[in-house]
Amino acid sequence: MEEKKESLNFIEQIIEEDLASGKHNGRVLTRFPPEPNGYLHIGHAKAICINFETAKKYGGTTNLRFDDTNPTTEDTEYVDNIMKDIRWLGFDWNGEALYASDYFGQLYEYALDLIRKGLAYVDDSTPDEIAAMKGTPSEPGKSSPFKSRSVEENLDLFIRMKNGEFADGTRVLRANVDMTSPNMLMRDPIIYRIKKEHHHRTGDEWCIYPMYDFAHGQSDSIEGITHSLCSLEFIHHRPLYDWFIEKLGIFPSRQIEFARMNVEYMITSKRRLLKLVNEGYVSGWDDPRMPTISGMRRRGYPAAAIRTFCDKAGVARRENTIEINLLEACVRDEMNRTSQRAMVVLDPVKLVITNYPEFEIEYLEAENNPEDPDGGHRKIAFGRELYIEREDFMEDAPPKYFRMTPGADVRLKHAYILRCTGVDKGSNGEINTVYATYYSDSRSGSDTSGIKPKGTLHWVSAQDAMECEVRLYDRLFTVPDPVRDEDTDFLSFYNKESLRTLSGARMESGLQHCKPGDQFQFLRQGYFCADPDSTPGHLVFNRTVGLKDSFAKEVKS
RNA sequence: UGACCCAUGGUGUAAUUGGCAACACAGCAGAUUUUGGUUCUGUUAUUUUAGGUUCGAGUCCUAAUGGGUCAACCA
Repeated sequence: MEEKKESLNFIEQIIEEDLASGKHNGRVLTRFPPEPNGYLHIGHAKAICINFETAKKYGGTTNLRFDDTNPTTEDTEYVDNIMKDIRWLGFDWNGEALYASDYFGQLYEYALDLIRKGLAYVDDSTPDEIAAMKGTPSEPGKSSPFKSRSVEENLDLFIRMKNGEFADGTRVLRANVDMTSPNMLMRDPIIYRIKKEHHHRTGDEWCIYPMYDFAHGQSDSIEGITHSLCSLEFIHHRPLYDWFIEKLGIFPSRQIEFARMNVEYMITSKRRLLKLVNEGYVSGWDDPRMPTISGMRRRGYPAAAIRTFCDKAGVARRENTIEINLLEACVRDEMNRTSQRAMVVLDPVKLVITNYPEFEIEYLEAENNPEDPDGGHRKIAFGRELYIEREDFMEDAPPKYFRMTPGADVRLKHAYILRCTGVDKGSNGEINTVYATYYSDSRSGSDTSGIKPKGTLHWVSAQDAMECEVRLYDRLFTVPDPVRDEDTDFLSFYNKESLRTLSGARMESGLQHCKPGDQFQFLRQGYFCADPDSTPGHLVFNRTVGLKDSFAKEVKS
């Protein structure tokens, strides 16, 4: 094998340097730390891939840790969905899922330690006062009058905070760092607050809860996380992250920040996604148009395609917006290899083959997947009356139209070559029936006709085919970046045609036994998957993504 | 009027760490094709600017410009 010069992303470079220097004895442990207060989306998928795949590459593992330090917003309901989504994406964490709340006791001890070292104090100021004393990014803050309390008084007050002697919001514990720091986060950040609320795991055991900065890094440290990979927005937290580790003298996890991934036509703001759901722009968090993992799953995006997409998007530290067509290319590439072919006519028009025996039915052999030699074959019914796609007939066709048009030859996939002989139109000009004759010696597999038509159409037997519902999904927004302008409501870019429902589609009858989640390529149409809304008598298919269509492109120009 | 991060084809990411700027997707042109799909071939297009160090700079230094981030008892 040729020696391949594999290029490393900057995180891998750091890890390889650590490996080379013998840091942590070559151990690599990462973590994925979701807050259980919402659904995972494409941005999380990226973070999941980076954390799990990076660790795996270096023989390490990844912890799943729920960052559940705010009882007001968090709930067990989200925990289960998050675990389901991560597993579906194809990743498995180290042992049981972990929780920051498991460390509340230890975190409390750390706080006591800081107080004893004179590095934390109880502040009785109101939230407004604390905010006012914080200063601004360009002006230094001012010290709280409570900053100089004695260790004994701080200890006493903090223990009483913990014992529930004070009302919510009346006191906080702050780290004693530097009110003049240009980094706002170093200006004596609040590390504990009083919240007499029920926690989804610890119940009513605690009435004080640590803030993110006093929970995340310490949790990393407790678990022995070697590389704590997070997005760029936490970069200003790193000095604090390191400060706590140093002052507490605990295991030195290292925080490394990467740029989060943005994708055209997708938004990831929890607030905005919630608005789409609550105001009925989509059917729910798993609407196939949503950028949530559950939405993409229902849409039919294969997990492997999402993983490939995240890999191909790369990892760096600059702002980025990935083109949606990269995602679609990954989805097509995966589904082309894996999905069974089927013939479904989305917008049917009747076709009668006038020289074909009236009551005859032939069963023709069709390959299930030309990309898969072991994919096998199936039989499909053929007869005198068929349905073809309405847009596959044109009475007055331009020269490069290779489909059904009077006087022209065209191949029916897996079947015969036809010559279009005429058309029957209603009074309004609508096409009712297309007429053709067939060449009996042109049957697929035993074609001796010598005719080479330019076009091949998909079709279904009028007698054998069954009705189904097809949902055509398109981008949720009319512009690639609907949130670029703060002054314009992103909903003004909502794509009203992002869902088109077709109720009269006709599918080859073999499809009737498919189960929700089954994926197909509908010949010449695109990739589809059976939706959970399907019932035995009424199948519903979602269009995952269309086929590349160079004809449509040509027509447009 | 502060601090921090970032700047390479249309998009994204590389460049063996100072030595001929490449890969993927997109685009364009062609070949193949019983899916206007797939596959294959070819092709267009790239280092923000100005200085400096150096035999040599995408890479190092300085500045400018542009973009991003930071003032929740959220994470």
